[in-house]
Formats: sequence, C-alpha cells, structure tokens
Amino acid sequence: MINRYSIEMSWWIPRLRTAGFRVTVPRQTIFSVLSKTDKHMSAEDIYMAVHKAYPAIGLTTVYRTLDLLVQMGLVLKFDFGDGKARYELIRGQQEELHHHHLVCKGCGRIIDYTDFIGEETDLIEKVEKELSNKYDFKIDRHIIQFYGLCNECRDDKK
Amino acid sequence: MINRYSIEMSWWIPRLRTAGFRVTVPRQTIFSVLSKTDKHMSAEDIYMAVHKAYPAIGLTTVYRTLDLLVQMGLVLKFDFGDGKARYELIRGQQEELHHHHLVCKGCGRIIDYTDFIGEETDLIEKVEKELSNKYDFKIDRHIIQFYGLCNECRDDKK
DNA sequence: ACGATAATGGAAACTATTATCAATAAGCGT
DNA sequence: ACGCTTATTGATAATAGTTTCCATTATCGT
Repeated sequence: MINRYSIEMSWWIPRLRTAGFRVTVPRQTIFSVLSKTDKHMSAEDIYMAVHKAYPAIGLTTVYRTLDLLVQMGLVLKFDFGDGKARYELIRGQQEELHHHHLVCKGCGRIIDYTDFIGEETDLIEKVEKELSNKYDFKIDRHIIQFYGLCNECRDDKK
Repeated sequence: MINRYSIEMSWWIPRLRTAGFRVTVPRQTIFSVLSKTDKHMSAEDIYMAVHKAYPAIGLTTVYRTLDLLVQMGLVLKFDFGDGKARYELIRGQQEELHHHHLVCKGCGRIIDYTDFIGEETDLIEKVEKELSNKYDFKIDRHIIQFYGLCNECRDDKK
C-alpha cells in the first residue's frame, strides 16, 4: 500500500494561494489525512498518519499547519477534556453537516450528533444575537458538548 | 489587612466529614478563596490568593483540593481554550444561578450570562434525553460556550 | 533555471498538571 | 489534653502537549 494519502488538486489550494501561502507537500498531506477521516484526530494522530506516507514530515510542521488551517477557517479545533486538542475538517456550512459532540468520559469515544441540530441552531442564533448586543461582542463560534458514559464504560463500573 | 480568607464553619464542612475526608487548613482556605470571588480562577490564581494568607500551602495541594472539590460536586472545572483549567464554586442549583459563558478570544475575559437560560435548559434537557436513548449514554454534564471578541479587543485590531 | 524568502524539521524550551515520598497534622480513643 | 494511626501535605522531579529557535530546504514569481 503506497501513498494512501496521495496528493491531488483540490478546492482549498486556491484559497491557500490567494491568501499568500505556499502549497507544500506537508500541507497537502496533512489536509489529505483530514479529508479522508471522520475521526477526531489529535496532532499526534495526524503526525503518525502523515508519517506513513512522508516520514520526513515533522511534528512541529503538523502543529503549524493545523494552526494555519484553523486560522483560515478550514479546520475546527476542539477540546474534549483529555488534555489534547482534536481537529476536524470543515466540509461545508450546510445544516446537515453541522453537528455537535457527545463525549464518553470513560473511553473518550466521541459521537457526532445531528439530532435537534435545527432547533439548537435556532436557539443559538437567538442567544448569539442577544449576547452580541448586550455585551458588545463579535461572536464567531460556539461550543455545545455533552459528557457522560457510554454503555460499555458504564457496565465496567458495575 | 490580615487573613482576608479567614476560616469559619460552613455548610460544606459536614459534607467533607461525611464523605470521610479531613477538614484541613488548606482545604478551608481554598474553599474560602473560591467562595469570595466571582472570577474564573486558574489553579495558579488560586494558589497565589491562598499563598497570601498561608504561604506554606503548596501548588500541589491546590490541584489536589480542586480535584477533590470537583469530585464532590462542589466545584465546576472549565476549559476556555487558553490551556489552563478554571474553577468555579457551585453556589446552588437554582435556575437563576445556573449560567453559561461568553469568552473573549482576545483578552480572555469571561462573561457569565443567564439570558435565555430557561430556554437553553429546556432544549438541553430534550436533547439530553434523546441522545441518552439513542446512543445509550448516561449523560451527566453539558457545555455551552460562545467565543468572540469584546469591544476593546475588536477596536485594537482596527 | 535563479533567487528571495516562506516553510520546514529537529532539538530545546515551555507550561500546566501529576507522581513520588518523607514529613506533618487531623481526629479518633483514651 | 495526649498519643496514635493514617490521611494529607509540600518540595521536587517527572510527564505530556505544544511552542520556540534557528540553520537548512523548497516554493514559486521572475
């Protein structure tokens, strides 16, 4: 199995160029890894995946590239309370792709849920508008997360 | 100014005792600091405040005591994305004390808001119930946070 | 193909937090 | 009030994730 994360032209490359950044092998590889998973990978996870295809790419570059992608609004960075950041490619702004997270405190499993997302979004928008006015904030992001124990982790404790 | 965080008998002490824990000077001091602020203090912040009254109390003990208070459900631990945990005493479970957070990514200012808290709580409960069933989770906690820039931090960038 | 300079990689630095362990002190029975 | 048992403490060292430094490399406009 060679080069599972192959490099190809894709929509985000012009965005990099337009913003004045260079299109490099590490950047393309990291983006490719993110685009091919539905997991919530840590920097280390991404580093290891990238490492398989291009062993020369360093962990530092992974961190830098993730920061860049976050700055550019192509990637979301999450904290699920286990001490390491997780990254997720934004695939679109359509409602059906937007989701929030349900996290198991036992095993760290993360579930993307979309149930009630419409209702949540409506309320979020309302609250966001109110808070923006009242506290004179420019709000650009929100977090909704649920924490608990999944069935397996619950059974273990019994 | 002596002993700003003085020690007195309070409601949480029986709870410690009942749970089999000893009531120590560090624990009382740390609790007292938390009970006298509306800030969202980090472990270091708390350590420094505690240090003024009792210089002998170490940072390790602050961390341990905070963990204990979190385990006992007396304190909430938050992460606002700046790499250090923040702690907040739970003052009651009444609706008017429950709140969520609005965080400035510029200066780190944190605003407790209660606007629409009722509506949020209703929706949260509904979603929580649905997710619990669908994914067989026992959910015990949720996070709702808004991130943005406050007026000052926004002006700086212009 | 050339050159300016953005980007990279490895090592060291940094930061928040946790583990170790001998010394201390809370709270029991007396 | 006095010991005694053992939970708790505090200083130090260790850990983990992330960032900084800086000499080397590689992108891309010319």
